[in-house]
Amino acid sequence: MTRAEPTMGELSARDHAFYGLIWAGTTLAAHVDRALMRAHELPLSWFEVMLWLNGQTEPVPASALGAKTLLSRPQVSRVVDALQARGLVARTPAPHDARSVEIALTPEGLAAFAEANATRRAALADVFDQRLDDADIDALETVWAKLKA
Amino acid sequence: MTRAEPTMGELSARDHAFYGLIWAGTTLAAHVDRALMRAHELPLSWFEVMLWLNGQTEPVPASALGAKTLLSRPQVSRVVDALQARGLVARTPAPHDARSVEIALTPEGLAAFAEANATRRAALADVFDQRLDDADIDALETVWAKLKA
DNA sequence: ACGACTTCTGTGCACGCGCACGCAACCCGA
DNA sequence: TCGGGTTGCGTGCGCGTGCACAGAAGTCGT
Repeated sequence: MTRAEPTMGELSARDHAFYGLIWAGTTLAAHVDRALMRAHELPLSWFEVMLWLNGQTEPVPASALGAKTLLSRPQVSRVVDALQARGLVARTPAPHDARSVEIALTPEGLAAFAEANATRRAALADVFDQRLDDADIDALETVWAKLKA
Repeated sequence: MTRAEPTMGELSARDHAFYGLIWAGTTLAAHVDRALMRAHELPLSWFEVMLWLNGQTEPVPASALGAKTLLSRPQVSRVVDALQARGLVARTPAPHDARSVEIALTPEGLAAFAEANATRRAALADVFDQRLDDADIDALETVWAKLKA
């Protein structure tokens, strides 16, 4: 029973947008992470690695995941360790570079990702579909594209 | 020198929006956090507490911060410890409830917040102003408002 | 007035994560 | 060929954070 209801002081529209982005991002991440954990004992960080591995036809060097993912390169190493321990990904030495390691989803990993992705879509639908229309989705995509540059 | 450039597999617009939100949120948070750390040795989590305290005229119970903030209640306790150690906030027992604690910015805390908020705005301008127009800002605000409900 | 249930706060514990570092392997100029 | 610089990967370490819990204090029914 909170007595006083704090509200942010007078802030500009840009300030609201900044805080809203961080709030929405972390809240969504937590929501999806819990859903994945409950359904498959699968942290969101593991899922993200599998997500990037999914679209690929050829194996991917670990450095590429470190660059594209939100995770740091060391963390990629540990996540791959865990996924490998569960047989979801395979580490293979790179053909012409003995220090590099190529990573690819195993068939089991591909199946696990398909299931996990389904639960992610479901968890996302709970929050997105009922509240955001196509215009909002488009706006989000364009904002993301502009920020990436 | 990454050889293979991984790209996400074919995903729907909603999937892109989901990933984009999380990416933008964490990236922005990291950017601002670094700026605050460099300039004032002030983590973003501390700043957020001060942000909520700023607009308030009356002291705020700790539970209210735990509810409104992205931090958990235990973490609020620790952050307030740190801020109190620097003399930026003051803990005072609540008038008619001995278990509750009311928190308020000290004059030093108010000044520190003003400076920190300025550097935040500057760090944000580096990323926002040059890339996003007013329509994008408005879109972000409406999306945030819809998701909060 | 007294006991059981709720509410508010702060702490032990474990986990995820990034930074700094070490090591192995490649590259390139002498 | 060989030595210095660079790149890629994995590990020790410390920090921030959330969960589960304990303790104090308020509330309400009897």
